[in-house]
Amino acid sequence: MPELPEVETLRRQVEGALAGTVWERVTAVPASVFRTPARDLQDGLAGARLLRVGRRGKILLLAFDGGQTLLVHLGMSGQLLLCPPVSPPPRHHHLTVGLEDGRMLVYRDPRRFGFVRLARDADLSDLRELAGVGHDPLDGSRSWEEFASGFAGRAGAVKAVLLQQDMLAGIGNVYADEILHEARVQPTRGAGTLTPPEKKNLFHAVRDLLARAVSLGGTSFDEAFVDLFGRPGLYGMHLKVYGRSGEPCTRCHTRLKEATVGGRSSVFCPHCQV
DNA sequence: AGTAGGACCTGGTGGC
DNA sequence: TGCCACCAGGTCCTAC
Repeated sequence: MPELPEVETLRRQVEGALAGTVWERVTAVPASVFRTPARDLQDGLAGARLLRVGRRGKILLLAFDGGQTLLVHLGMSGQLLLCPPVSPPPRHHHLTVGLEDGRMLVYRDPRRFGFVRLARDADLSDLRELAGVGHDPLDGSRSWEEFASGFAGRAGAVKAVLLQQDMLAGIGNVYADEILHEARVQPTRGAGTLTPPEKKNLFHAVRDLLARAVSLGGTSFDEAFVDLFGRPGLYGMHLKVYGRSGEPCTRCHTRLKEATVGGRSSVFCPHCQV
């Protein structure tokens, strides 16, 4: 569930709150989320200083001195939490980091769809986790024509294409539905059938909607996401279709429908999305 | 080649 | 009240 806006919210917070801090007392509870053995995580991170925090799609990149980078993917239930000193670690914690000032950084992921990997900077370009990450929608250097060319030859539903991380990185099920509603395109439409004006609308909807969601700290649905300080994102109250099947469309008041597209539940307006 | 669908995992929910 | 089947999601893997 954490998608680009939620991960970007965390990136800014982690960098703002923790850049320059030394990670002491690193404890890794062995779990399937670790793609680096727990012992190697502990040995590699203990005493390291966090320099900066980047993002590729939904993956956080925590760069440390000593030439190492920690990759963190939140899957659908992952959280990074900054806890006060001497508080007990929350349930389902996998990685806990004692900081210099006594606070504790916790990575937890109840459903374990996320992953954590520690890599040498020199090896980053070879990692399979990063190989399939495409263009970042918030990077303004791309024209709508370049965006549109990515749809050429794609035979699947337009929503399935939006979810493919190798083309456009960071969009998940929630924002895909919201973007398609804003662009007035049905999720089941074949990607190759979109007209140039529709692709232009979609391009702007992707950028505008994700930027708005970032500015509100992302979306917290069923409390699946909270930020570094345990607070929910505020974009949830602006959702137009996700989680609203059967309710009236905010634009034309037609009852919203639900369908399965690309194996994912999808909500859309059968009237004003064509 | 490109697409579709299942597996992974577990908390929450709805039905009996 | 208690139990169980089922659903949600992102990504990887396998099957067409």
